[in-house]
Amino acid sequence: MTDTRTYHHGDLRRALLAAALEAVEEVGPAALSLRDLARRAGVSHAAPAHHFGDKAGLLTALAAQGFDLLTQALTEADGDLLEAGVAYVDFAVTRRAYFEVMFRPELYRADDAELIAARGRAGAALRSGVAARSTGGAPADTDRHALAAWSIAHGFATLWLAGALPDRVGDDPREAARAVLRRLTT
Amino acid sequence: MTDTRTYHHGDLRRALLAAALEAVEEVGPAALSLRDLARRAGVSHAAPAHHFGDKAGLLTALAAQGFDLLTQALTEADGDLLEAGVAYVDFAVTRRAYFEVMFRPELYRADDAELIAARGRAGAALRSGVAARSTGGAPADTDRHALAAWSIAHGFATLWLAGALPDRVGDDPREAARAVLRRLTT
DNA sequence: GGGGAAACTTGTCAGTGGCAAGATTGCCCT
DNA sequence: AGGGCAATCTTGCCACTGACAAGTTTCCCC
Repeated sequence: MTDTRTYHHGDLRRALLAAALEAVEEVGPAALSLRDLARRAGVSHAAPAHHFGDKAGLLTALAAQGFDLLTQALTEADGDLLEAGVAYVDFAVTRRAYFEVMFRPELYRADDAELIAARGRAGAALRSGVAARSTGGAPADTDRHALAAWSIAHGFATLWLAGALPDRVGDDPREAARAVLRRLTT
Repeated sequence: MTDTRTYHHGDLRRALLAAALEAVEEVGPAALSLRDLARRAGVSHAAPAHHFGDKAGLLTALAAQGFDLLTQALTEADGDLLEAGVAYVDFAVTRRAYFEVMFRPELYRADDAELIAARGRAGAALRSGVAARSTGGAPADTDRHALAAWSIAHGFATLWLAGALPDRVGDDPREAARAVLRRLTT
């Protein structure tokens, strides 16, 4: 990478997060090993603790970053509820490592301020997508509709990642998601 | 329990599965420790290996048992799609340990024959609930509807378990699920 | 350039999964 | 009845992990 042999590495925090992303995709978030990350980054086994405290700290940072990336993906599909749902599923599949950590709060510090803020932003982006579409109706109705939309997108994404869906849904998550999500939005 | 001091314990396999259920509810499926289960059952640390081979083997047995229990819960609500969805969410919440293992295939042997059979039975129960309701339409349409129903129920259950839902949904999962699922079924 | 703080290393400890080898017990067969 | 066999369970071990403590190197700012 930057290849500069600064012997403080210079960019360890970022390197560890990048290594963590790879590792999570390979073995899942639970089997992640700090020592393995250290090896991947070429530092000693105790180096990660300096930047993240412990494993939960590292996953907290990863989850927060993930929520911000999700916010970005959702806002890009703004105005179209169906496309927002597709974007949600697409995010889960293409950035699987982030997604798998984000919704496993027992692995990180769910009370971390930065994480809560990032999660809040993602929630707002999600709700704004629904509100933009539901022209009329009581706010409580919009809420329930948002919950239903979130549930169906999240459920489809989760089942897809778990490999629980039958083969006949195909191998294009976006297309398959669209067919399912249409059931709710129309 | 049976209290008989048979010095082959007599019922270790069942005792270990019961201990595993408790442990999973306390610390989650990933943090489960075979040695801890052995301690809970009052046997040596290597005893579990004899019945399940390794950790994945134990979780495979647990997942298979879980799919059968889910099948049972779904068939009890047969004929009513909405109630089947509510039963699905209820199962996830009240038998959380089973549910959390079942949909984390990286933790067990997804190619185990008994497990595949049990999962197949659950899938059939799920689809029959949808087929019973959709009076007309092409089979592919029924399939897609089943997928949508499964997704919304699974998504709601997963979000509930992850503690990701806002407080305002209340603390009764059945009632909250009904309000959300109605969005799809009507 | 000197001093202090941050970044990183080395060393250690308890806990875990898995394997191998041995001990104990139930069970079947003659 | 009892001999032997297989299943069950134990003890002992090794490699690995997360976390902590103490030491070393490097950077940065005055």
